Amino acid sequence: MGHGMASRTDTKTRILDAAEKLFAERGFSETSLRLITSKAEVNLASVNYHFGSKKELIRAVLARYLDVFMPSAAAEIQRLFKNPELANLNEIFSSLIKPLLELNQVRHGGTTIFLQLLGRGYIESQGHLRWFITTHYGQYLEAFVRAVSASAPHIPPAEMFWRLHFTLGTIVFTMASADALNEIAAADYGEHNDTEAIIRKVIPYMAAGVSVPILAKE
Amino acid sequence: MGHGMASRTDTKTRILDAAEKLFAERGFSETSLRLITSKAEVNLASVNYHFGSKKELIRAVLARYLDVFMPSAAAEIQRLFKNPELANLNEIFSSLIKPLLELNQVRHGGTTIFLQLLGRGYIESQGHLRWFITTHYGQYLEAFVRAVSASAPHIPPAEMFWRLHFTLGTIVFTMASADALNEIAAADYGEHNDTEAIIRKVIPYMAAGVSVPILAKE
DNA sequence: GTCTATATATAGATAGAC
DNA sequence: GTCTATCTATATATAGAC
Repeated sequence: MGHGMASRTDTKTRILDAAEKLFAERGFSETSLRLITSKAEVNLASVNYHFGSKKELIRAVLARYLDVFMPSAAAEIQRLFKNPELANLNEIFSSLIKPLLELNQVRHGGTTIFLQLLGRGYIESQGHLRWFITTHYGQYLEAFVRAVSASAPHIPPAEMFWRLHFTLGTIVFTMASADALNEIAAADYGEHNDTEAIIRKVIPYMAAGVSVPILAKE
Repeated sequence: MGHGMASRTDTKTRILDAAEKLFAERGFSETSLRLITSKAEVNLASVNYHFGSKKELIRAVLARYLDVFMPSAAAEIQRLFKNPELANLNEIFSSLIKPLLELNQVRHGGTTIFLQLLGRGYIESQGHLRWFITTHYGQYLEAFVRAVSASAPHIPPAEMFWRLHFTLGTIVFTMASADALNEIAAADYGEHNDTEAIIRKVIPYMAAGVSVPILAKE
């Protein structure tokens, strides 16, 4: 940006890198600016200089992932629907695997961090992150909902609304607990799953749940 | 308790009643003792006198529900398996509806509060509530896992471990977001769902996901 | 058991020198 | 842009009178 030094990462980037890791692990309110700046090895005041407030830092952290993931996911969905035969739900959900795993190339552990941040954002913040996501990325979300609805036409829109939030809860909670669950699975069953393996386990579960026929009233 | 007055609820109970509501709505760390004691109309210092610390208050709030719910749920499961024919997954999950809704008789809105607290407990606290629950109520959890496994014998134990945690995530995230989701559903679809309606929506989703056959590797 | 007053810690944010 | 020092608010927790 006009200076000749590149021996150390940008302060702004250092803050984002440290913040996203801590936010994903501990949650937003449990992570202080002091902890972030000490991990990032930058001055406390620099957060306010670069981002204005903690709230805006949180949004910046999320935006850095959403700006990569959303267009990539939308492209995959679109590519899937170029094909004349209707995609099934497993295929639609599976088409998100590539965009999700690409986040691991953007940053180490990016996939897990992103999904954890998403979960924290929906649960922890009293609506302001939900608002931020739906207003800034609403077009992508709508396209995804349309694709899912088209491949499960027997589910009415209101029911689909609930089921898609069920899937959000499923994936987000799973990733938030992934480390703990992996430890237990290794100890009890000798299994060693990476993020991709867990995602591939959860997709059939979600696809089956979303498309299950609605029961007649008893 | 040796005094003749009963014109007003026990201070300890007033604290628990106010705390559980605020914890469920806002989360643990977003709820200060000052807010709790002012809603409960008791003195700030009384929390420490009666519970020792905020952390112990949180456990007391959860225990008051778990002590009612867990034995009741276990009895329902046992009753279901007295019947010779094998129960299906929908029946097993549905057998939890009665114990859950009974919590509404214990306290107004008890079912929602309990499920929200459970969700907050698993997501927000860094493992110490998870530990509290599994060590104090582990026998009930194991009985439930055995019942589910028996009715889905085509799912190996390691896979069932993952799927039951998927269901935990599904229900827990849904309830933690229930108020926000209900608002959206009301605005967008004119739906007004109470807690029971949401529970009845989520059960087929979870049952389908848990029992879906494992796909052959592609 | 309940109160006031306060100790103690930590949070986010900012002013102003460099 | 980065630093030190500090403001202001709020948190949990406790000491000690009643």
